[in-house]
Amino acid sequence: MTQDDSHVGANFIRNLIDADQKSGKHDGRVTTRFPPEPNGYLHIGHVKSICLNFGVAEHYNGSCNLRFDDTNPAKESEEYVNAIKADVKWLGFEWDELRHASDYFDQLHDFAVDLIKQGKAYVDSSSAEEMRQMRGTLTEPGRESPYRNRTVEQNLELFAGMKAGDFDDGEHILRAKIDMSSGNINLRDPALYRIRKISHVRTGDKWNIYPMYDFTHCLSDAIEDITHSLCTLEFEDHRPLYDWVIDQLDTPSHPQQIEFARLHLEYTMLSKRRLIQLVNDNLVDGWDDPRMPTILGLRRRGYTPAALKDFCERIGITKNDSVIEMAVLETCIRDDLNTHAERRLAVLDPIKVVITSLADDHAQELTFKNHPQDDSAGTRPYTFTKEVYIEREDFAENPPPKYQRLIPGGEVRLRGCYVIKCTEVIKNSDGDVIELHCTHDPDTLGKKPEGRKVKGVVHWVSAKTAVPATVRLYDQLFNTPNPAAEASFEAALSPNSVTVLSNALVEPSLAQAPAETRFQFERTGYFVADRNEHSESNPVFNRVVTLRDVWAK
RNA sequence: UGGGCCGUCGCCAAGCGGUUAAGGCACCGGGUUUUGAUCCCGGCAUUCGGAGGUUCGAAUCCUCCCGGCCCAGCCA
Repeated sequence: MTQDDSHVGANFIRNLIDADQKSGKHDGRVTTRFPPEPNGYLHIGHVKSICLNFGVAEHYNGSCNLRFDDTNPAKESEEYVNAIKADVKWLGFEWDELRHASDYFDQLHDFAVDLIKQGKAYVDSSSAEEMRQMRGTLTEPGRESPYRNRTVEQNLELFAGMKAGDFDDGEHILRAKIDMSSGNINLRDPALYRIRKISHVRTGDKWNIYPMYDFTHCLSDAIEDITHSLCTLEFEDHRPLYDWVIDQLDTPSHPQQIEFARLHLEYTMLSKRRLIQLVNDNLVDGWDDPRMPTILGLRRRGYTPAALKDFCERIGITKNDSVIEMAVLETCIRDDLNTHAERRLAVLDPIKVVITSLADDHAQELTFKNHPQDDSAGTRPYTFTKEVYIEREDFAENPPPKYQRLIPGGEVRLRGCYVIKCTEVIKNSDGDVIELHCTHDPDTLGKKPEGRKVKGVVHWVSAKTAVPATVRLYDQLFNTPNPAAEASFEAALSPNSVTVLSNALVEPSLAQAPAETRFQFERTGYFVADRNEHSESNPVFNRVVTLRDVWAK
């Protein structure tokens, strides 16, 4: 491919920036920021925003800051700050500068005083309830507060009192003086500063007042010289306010706010509130539960940064309120792991097979390729012995139509080994199959059998060398494409979102693998050694995703 | 019924007045294969929410209509 690939990853925002570049706006500089509020863990919706912001900066050789929007000390904590930093790093992005909205509290305060002096902000002493009453409705204009025409001096004095801690929470509030009859409710004298007598993670007890988002975000962007402030669609209505604030004040720059659609993914839930509920109500095992759509959960599930970035690339950036099918995400991780994960053999639900044609002490060293298409992945030794285990579902006494596996009297190939024939089915007193007796065809190692076709291939482990392991199979957390639309989201929880197999048998190299190593267990799916629980003495694997399975359909 | 935004294949998404309306996912064939995987090859919108209009020419411009999303926190 020698062609121009500047169009890949193109979207309406990039088109817009291209136009800016052409017109020389910002002198061609591009600076973005990813601005999470540290009040929860990041999820795949944030990944979209992270990839966009860092991706755009990278594309134009610009920079991207990580900025914590920490203006509400009641909800924020250091725990979240650290988790967010770790998540962004894990995704492979490096921020240009690490900032906090709280870094600007002094400047923000001065800007507020400036606004008051200009007669464009006033202290309102109405209660929250009164303010709500006077705000009007979607179809009726609001009414002006009786405090709206306080003098500059009164406002300055009151605001200073708020700052000094002379008043209690809710007694006064600083509001912008814009237009109580605006069709855009955000312009009906929005709150700028509220009294909150609680300490802040970073500024401690210095402040008794904290700035609101609408006042903070635009000014923080301006202070950091952000060129393109990318945010989600629900802030479209706030853009006139974003511009208003900056227009009234003497700021270093006037960034452009551009909105794009949030991510919606089928069979999951990306609302922070709901996610917190899942954790708090113990409906999942914490923020890093492999079923969670959090970055931590996806990571523990076995997703890779590359797959998540590929996903963001594939879904695009638009203003369409779209819903992505899970298949897209799954395809991304399969693609990545198909090319990068080594193959291994693991029997999840074992049934014993005795090769009666072999000597009791038979131990034959075979060599298996670690990757069928990539020789650089090397090989590993594999031992064939008289007793092996195969998957219980790879044997059927009464096979369904087109079944290609082992049946009584039938033949199947042991992966990388010989073709075996089932000669006897051993059952217990309940009639359950507990063991199979087979003979092997010594002429089929690395060769097709003569005079007949054996289509089935099954994976196996040697009874002598296999290691017991715990394997967890995951499925969608919810049983409906749009759980958020359900009356009770607990009712939408799938009862079978996790299956723990504690009798699995895996090849020895798997137990020795470091945590977070990903493999393809041939024929069963992609798995990852659990980040928290896996060890050589207690191997634990999570299924990332199944293999594509045409037959299952 | 106020304000803002969105509607191109089952799901995403290019397209920006002249293209046979990209591409991906999904799906449906067929080939290779010691993973029912991978890989390969082929199929998959005479039509762009609808109706009018402008134009030699419209998914792209205009008008009206229909459908969907967001906004009434001293949250972000």
